[in-house]
Amino acid sequence: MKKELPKTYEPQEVEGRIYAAWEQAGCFKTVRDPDKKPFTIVIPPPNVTGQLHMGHAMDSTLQDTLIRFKRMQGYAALWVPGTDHAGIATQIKVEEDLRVNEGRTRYDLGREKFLERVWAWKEKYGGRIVEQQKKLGASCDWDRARFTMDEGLSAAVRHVFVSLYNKGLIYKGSRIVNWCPHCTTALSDAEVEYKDKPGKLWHIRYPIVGEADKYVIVATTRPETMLGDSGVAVHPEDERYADIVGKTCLLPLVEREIPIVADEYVDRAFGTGCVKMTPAHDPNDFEVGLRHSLENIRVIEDDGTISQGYGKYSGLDRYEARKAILADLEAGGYLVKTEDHQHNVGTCYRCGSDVEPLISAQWFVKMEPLAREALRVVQDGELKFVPDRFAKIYTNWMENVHDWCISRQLWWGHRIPAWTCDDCGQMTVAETDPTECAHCHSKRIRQEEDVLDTWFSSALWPFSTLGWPDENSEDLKYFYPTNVLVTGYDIIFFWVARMVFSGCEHTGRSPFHTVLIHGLVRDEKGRKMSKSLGNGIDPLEIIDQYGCDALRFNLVSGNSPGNDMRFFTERCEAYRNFANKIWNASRFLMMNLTIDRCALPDRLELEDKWILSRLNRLIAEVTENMEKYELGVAAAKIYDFIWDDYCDWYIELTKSRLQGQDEEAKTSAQQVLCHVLTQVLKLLHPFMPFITEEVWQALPHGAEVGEGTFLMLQSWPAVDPHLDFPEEEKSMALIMEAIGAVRTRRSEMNVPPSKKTHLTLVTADAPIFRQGEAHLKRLAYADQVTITTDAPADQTGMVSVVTHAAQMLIPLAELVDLEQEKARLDRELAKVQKDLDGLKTKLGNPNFVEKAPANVVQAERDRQEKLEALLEKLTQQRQGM
RNA sequence: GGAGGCUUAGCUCAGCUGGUAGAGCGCUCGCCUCACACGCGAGAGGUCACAGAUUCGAGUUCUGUAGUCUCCACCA
Repeated sequence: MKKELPKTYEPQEVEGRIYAAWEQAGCFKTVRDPDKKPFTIVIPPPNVTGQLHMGHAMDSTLQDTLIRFKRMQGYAALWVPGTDHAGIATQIKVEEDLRVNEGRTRYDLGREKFLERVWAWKEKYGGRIVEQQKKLGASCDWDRARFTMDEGLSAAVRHVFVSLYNKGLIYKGSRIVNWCPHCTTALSDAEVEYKDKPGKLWHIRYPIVGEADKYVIVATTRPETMLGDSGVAVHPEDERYADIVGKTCLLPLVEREIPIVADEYVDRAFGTGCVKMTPAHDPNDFEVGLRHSLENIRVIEDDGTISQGYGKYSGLDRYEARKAILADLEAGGYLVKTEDHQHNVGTCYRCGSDVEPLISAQWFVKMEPLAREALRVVQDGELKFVPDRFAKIYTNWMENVHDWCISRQLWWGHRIPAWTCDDCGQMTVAETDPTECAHCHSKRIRQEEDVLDTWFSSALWPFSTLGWPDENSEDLKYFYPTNVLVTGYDIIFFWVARMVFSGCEHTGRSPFHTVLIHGLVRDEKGRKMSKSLGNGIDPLEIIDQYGCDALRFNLVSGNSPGNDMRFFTERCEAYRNFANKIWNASRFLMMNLTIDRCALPDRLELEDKWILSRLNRLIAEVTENMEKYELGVAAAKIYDFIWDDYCDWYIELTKSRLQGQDEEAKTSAQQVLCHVLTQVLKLLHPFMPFITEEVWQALPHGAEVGEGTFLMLQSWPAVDPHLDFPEEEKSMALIMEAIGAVRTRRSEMNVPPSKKTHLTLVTADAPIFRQGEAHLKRLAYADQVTITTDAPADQTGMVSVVTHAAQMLIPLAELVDLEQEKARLDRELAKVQKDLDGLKTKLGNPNFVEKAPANVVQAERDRQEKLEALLEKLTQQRQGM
């Protein structure tokens, strides 16, 4: 049974082998089992051609940790993987590739050829991210991997579109939308990022018609839009302008007569109190325009250039046109004043270009009816956010949501299933491609050119991946609704909110009951990791260097739900060391192992009961933390137990038995060591799947575990009520305290461990300390231990160390400076006295004794007793000097 | 303008339902002790941003202040 293992754990050698073994054995397959409860997580599908970054690594690690935990708990734990077609992002990449390598645009190829290119691109890069997820140890059921443009998922999209259209919840209309001139597509509100940019506020004079030398001055940040002005607005109660309301003014350069209207939208205090109205290029102006029947004059084209019909400005880019117009206004004497002005500009979340609001015919989802149910499920507690505060953010958004613009002027995506009839002009919307108009049966029908917003399909992800809309899908019946959704707070609006109202609307239920929100992974300076900054840390490189387990542990520990974390590579080093620690602990066990079955012995020693009792508590606490999604807390507890309790103490405590002559004691030590390690490996497995599996495979198991099985399929440890030993824990604490006191004293005197001394221990609890005699000998560096209830009369040549339960004498007095020793004792006495005084005051307070819980009061009394005992011993010692 | 987070040891952060402040890294001292120097033992270092309130008792609850970050809305 003895095995030779390398001194240092080599994750690079282990991880690939273990993952392959899991895969080969079918460990990732999740089957519907009527005897089990399902537990389902759907992965936030990464962009199909994307690369794994640290954000994915954290997201995936959290999900994998949960799913492994639940799997071990006996659930049919399903983690559905997959990828998103990522409309704009992917199309931009392929277009860029086309431009760089062939100098062509998508229009050169045409829609059909271009889409062939995108599919080819997807085939080429689509598998990359899946392979990278496997490197993270992800235990997804890969056979169920889905892609948002799969046949089934596309059918779900069509079904939803038709259903919402028929309910009147999808409509097409000319509205002012956010337009990206670079991507040449409409964007939803969520896709616009507002950024503060320095700008100018230009004051421009508009002459009033028919009144020589009279004029209004308007203030604008966007002078180029004046070409599309169709009015000027003032506040109805603004006395300065009361006389000109109803008159018209002459738009400079364009020479168009436009009305002056009064509208409450205008803020009298801002600028001059006069606002130029450009309904076709400003959402607020659009609203005012509706109220006053102002003309919508579109002057900026889809590509951001000025429309035809505006002379020399036509064809110019909007910012070039701005310069030209300002120059002409100045020359014409219309420009009154230029001020600096901090301006909040909407930008495209994909390419960063300034968004151009413009009127355009687009498709929308009517949100108000859908939002109602999405709000209710949160209010009624059917959907919970962890942490709770994100429910407010969600609710606030949902309450103020505008209609969702779902059409995109792209080619890559789900094409809108709507056909316009050339004859009757009516719309046919259908799940299967129609051959004729549903209204007049004309064959002359044309499909919409636009595709749907990427998020339209991801909104269906939790149920479309499980077979919906086929209501008879067994997977759907068994695994839906899913349990937890794990994602970053940055896509609550894009994705989570839309999944919720979609789930409610189409399946009648919230698609999950819990949303676990995590933060962003930032660099060590707290900056967002990004390509443009070049500060991204590649998770794969970290895995190569420190191992996947170390990376995973770094990502889940030391951070709490919803909060951003900074990524420090050094912490991976720390957790690599932790993996190595586990490796060496088990290596130690292997080297000492003579048993071939792991079961607890009948007779347990004091230290055995101590570690088993502590293990019991660890199991209880970790399980509770995991259930409450406190993964970081759970991880820290396991780390502390393994390193401090198991390695630093328990292994050391068993050494005298392992190396002794008593065969029974030797065997029982092995059994307990093995049992505890096995249990704790299970607790750690969800966090560090590879090393735990590797070590577990090498350990002997109980009879119930057959060959060819895996740790990842073992059951989660349960608390064993027979293994609670509070008395033994207390006894061990006394012994450990004594050991610590001796060590501290020796360390202060610079006595090396190699110098063994005779240790005399004086105590009223001699029976307890006798049980720990071997431990005292080994760990307090004694060559001989004498335990007695009576202090020796002659203590010359002795250094005395006291704890509240014992006095220890070590013959090292020659190393001690008596005066220093006195001073040290005085300091210690003062400290103990102070603590005791504080405690006496507290216990002397009748309010405390009466109102505090009994156990708290008792704990303080115990503490007082201990301190008094300690004080007495210290005082005696001081007096003897 | 509105909402929220953060402010705890030199650095980065944990700290659940209130009951004597913790980790990792860093630092100091001593050790290559037969699992591990990716290690062992010992230690230094916090009036838990500030001011009030509740309580027998507050890092932990409430109110306010300051600094900082983020999200939402958006005034041309």
